[in-house]
Amino acid sequence: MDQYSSSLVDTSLDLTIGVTRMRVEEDPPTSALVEELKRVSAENKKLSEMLTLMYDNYNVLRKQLMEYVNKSNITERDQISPPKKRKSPAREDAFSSAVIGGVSESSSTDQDEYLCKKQREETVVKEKVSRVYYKTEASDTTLVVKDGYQWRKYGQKVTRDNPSPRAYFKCACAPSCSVKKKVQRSVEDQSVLVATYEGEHNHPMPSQIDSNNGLNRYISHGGSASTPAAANRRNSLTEPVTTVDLTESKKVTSPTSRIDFPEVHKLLVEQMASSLTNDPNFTAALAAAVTGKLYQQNHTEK
DNA sequence: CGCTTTTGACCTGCGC
DNA sequence: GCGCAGGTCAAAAGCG
Repeated sequence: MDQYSSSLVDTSLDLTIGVTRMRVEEDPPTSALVEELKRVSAENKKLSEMLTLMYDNYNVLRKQLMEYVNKSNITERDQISPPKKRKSPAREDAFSSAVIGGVSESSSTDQDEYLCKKQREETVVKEKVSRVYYKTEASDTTLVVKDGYQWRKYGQKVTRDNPSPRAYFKCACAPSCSVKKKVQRSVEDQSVLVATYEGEHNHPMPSQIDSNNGLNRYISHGGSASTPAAANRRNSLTEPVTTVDLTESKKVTSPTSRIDFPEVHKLLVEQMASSLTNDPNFTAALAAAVTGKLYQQNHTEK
């Protein structure tokens, strides 16, 4: 596949050679030693296959991420927002219009006052809007999403385009936090909850343990697809939505507890560490996580 | 008893 | 200006 896959092969070869060299330098091998060698070789081969499999999955996910980033960059510049029945454009596309800097979009002097007002609103509203899909049990009728934050429900409404009620939540972790969340079941798949987050939390997550608690999670940003399947379908047309199904990783059976050779373990860790650190997206995510952790520690110490 | 959830009323913005 | 639909408020109900 690429450099990583080839290096994995090298890993297994190096280990085999190391063992063989031991065999040559020592006294005539006993049958136990030969058996040990066979066992180690077999295990080494097995580990190599596991590593290759893991890396294939990693590359698939990486490729999906790169495609998503590329599409987001393109659509943020070029996307013409589809006609929506309601809402002003400033609010409707606050995220992307903030990137564009909507001032130059209109040159009408008659509307200067109106536009200035809109722009002021825009800077206040300039909130990050993200959409997260949560796979739940079909029998689960609640609109509760365990995302690690505490939410206070302040309203529920049945909307026109979806028979399922939409629940409105405000962040209850901090009084100053104005993040809102809308949760509604997907029209096409009732087992999928669509959570729309508006704004960004100005406080650390109160519970990182409960996040992703037993839920299969789909992630997308800035789009308006209603289900992962619909997102993928629409994605090919107009919408910049990419879904990531993290349940796919469950197919990889790589119990690290079974890796009992320190060299292999070390090499595995080094391989994964180097490949991950070479990925700028991972580096950014790691930096964000570390920053958040430090921030949390500082607050608990006070 | 206090907190959370529910739910009908009200507000606001947009299209006609 | 009116009607519609989404969003918010706040009193009532529910719950531990």
